[in-house]
Amino acid sequence: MSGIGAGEHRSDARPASAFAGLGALRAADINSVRAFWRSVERYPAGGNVCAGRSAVGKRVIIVSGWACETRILPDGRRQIFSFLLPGDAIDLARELDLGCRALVALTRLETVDAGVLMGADGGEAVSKAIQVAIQQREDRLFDHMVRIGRLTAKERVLNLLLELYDRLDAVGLVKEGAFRIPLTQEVFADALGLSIVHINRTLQQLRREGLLTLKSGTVTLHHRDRLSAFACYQTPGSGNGPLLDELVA
Amino acid sequence: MSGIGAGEHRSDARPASAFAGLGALRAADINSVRAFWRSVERYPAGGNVCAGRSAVGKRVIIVSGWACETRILPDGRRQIFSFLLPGDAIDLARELDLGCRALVALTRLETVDAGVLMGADGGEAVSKAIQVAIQQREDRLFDHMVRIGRLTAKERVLNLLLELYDRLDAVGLVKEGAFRIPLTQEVFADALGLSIVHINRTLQQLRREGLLTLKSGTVTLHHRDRLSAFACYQTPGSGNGPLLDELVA
DNA sequence: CGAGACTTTGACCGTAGTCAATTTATGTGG
DNA sequence: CCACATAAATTGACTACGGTCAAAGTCTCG
Repeated sequence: MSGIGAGEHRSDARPASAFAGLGALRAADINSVRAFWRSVERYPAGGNVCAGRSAVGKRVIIVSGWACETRILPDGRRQIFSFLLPGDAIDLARELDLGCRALVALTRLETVDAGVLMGADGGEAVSKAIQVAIQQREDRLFDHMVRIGRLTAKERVLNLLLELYDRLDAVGLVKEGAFRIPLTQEVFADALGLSIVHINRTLQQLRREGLLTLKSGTVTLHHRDRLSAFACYQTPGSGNGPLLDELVA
Repeated sequence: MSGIGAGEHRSDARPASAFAGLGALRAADINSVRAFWRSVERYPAGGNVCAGRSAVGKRVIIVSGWACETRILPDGRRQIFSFLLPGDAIDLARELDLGCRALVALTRLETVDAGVLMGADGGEAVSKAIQVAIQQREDRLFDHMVRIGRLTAKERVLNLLLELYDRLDAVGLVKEGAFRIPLTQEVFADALGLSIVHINRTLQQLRREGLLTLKSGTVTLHHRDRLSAFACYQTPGSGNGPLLDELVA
C-alpha cells in the first residue's frame, strides 16, 4: 500500500494538516498527494453522478461508495445495467450522454481523477490497470445479460451476489466471508429484471435453505463453491489486473 | 458509392480479371482494391468466426451476412448478446478470448480487414467511423439489456425488429419497408430470453393484430411510429456516423 | 421422395407479477 | 429518549405471462 489509500476517512481533515508528520516526503510526492486530494469529488446517495468542474472526457476512479448505470423507461420501468464499486473506473465522457443511460450514486460516493493517479506514479501501470478495469466492466455486462436473460430468479440473485463477493474481495472489502451491500431490494429487483416482491421471496427462500445470510446490509454466502455451480457463476479469468486494488479503500 | 461495395458477388471472379476494363485506375488504386479482395474472409453459416491468417488484434468489417455474439451455459442454455450486420465492425481480438463469449456466423459471412480499408482511403475517416460503430455496438448492448430485463415478450420482439430495421436501413438493406431476416425462431428466442414456443406465439399474435408481416424470412413492420412507442423503442441519436455505410453491400 | 430442420398448435404447469395490507427499520424533530 | 413520518421489508391472495411437453404440420434440400 502506497499510503494513499483512502479508507474510512469520514473526517473532514484537510490535506495540509494531514502532512504534519510527513516531513520525509519529497516535494514532488507532496504535490502528488495534494493533487490527489484536490481531485476528490463527492456525490450524495441517490444523486446523479456527472462530471464535476472540468467536465469532458474525464476518467475517474471510485474510492468509496457504490454507484450504478441505469436507464428509466418512459413508463417508469427501470433497468440497472451494472454496479460500480470502489476501484472501478468510470468514463464520465461516454456515460451520461443521452437520456439513455445515467450514472447514479447508490451511496455517498467519492471519486478521484484518473489523470491525477497517472501523474502520481509513472502512469503506464495505472493506465494499464484502468484499461483492464474497463475491459472487465464490459465482460460483466455480458454476465449480467445472461443473468437476466437466461437464469431463474434464484440463480440471478446468487450469481449477482457471487460476482459482488469476488469484486469486493479483490479490493479487500470482504471480511470473514461477509460484505456490506448497500442495496435496497428495489435496486436488486431493477438490476435483475424481477419484481421487488419476488426478490423478497427469493431471498427468504435462500435464507431458509441456508444458502446465505443477509441481515442489516451484510451478506454472507455459504458454500460458495456449491453456489457457483448452481448459479452458473464463473469466476472471472485469473490472470487479470488487480493493479488498481492498491489504490482503493 | 466508391465501387468497392461488395454486394451480391456470389461469383468466384478473381480480382485480376475484374480489372480488365479499369485501365484508368492508378496503380495505387488497383493495389488497394487487390488488398481489399485479398483481405476478404468467408465463414460458413453456423460456424464459429475466428481470426483467420493474421490472427491477433485484428479488426474486421462485415461486408455481407449476419453474425451474433453468444454464450452457452454448461447446461445448454444459450444467450445471444448482439447481432452483427453488414457494416458492423468486429474486434476479433477481444471477442473470442475465453469460452465466455463466442462469435457465430448466422449466415454465410464475408468480412474485410479494417486495416486494409484504412489504407485504401486516407484512414482517419474510416478509423473514426469504426470508432463510432464500436461505440454504437456498446450502446446496443444496453438496449438489449433493457429488452430482456424489463420488456414483455411482445415488446421485446417488436423492439428488436425495430432496431434491426433501423440498422439495416442505414446500410441500404431495407427495400420498401421490408427486410430479410435470416433468423430462426430459436435464435430469436435465445436473443430475447424467451422460449421458442413463446416466440412463435408472440409472432402469431403480432401477425393477427396486423402489426407486422413475416413470411419466408422477410419482415415488414406496419405503423413503425406506433410500434416504437408501444415497444419503448428509441431511435438512436441522429448525428451519428453513417460513414461506413458506403463500404457495405 | 425421404430426412431433418423449422414452425405451429394444444394442454397443462409454474414462475414471477400485481395489488394490497402489515410489519419492521430508519430517521428526524421536539 | 420518545413520538411521529417515511422508507423498506414482508406476507397473503390472486393472476397471468411465459415455460414445458408432446404431437402434427411445413419447408428444404439432397
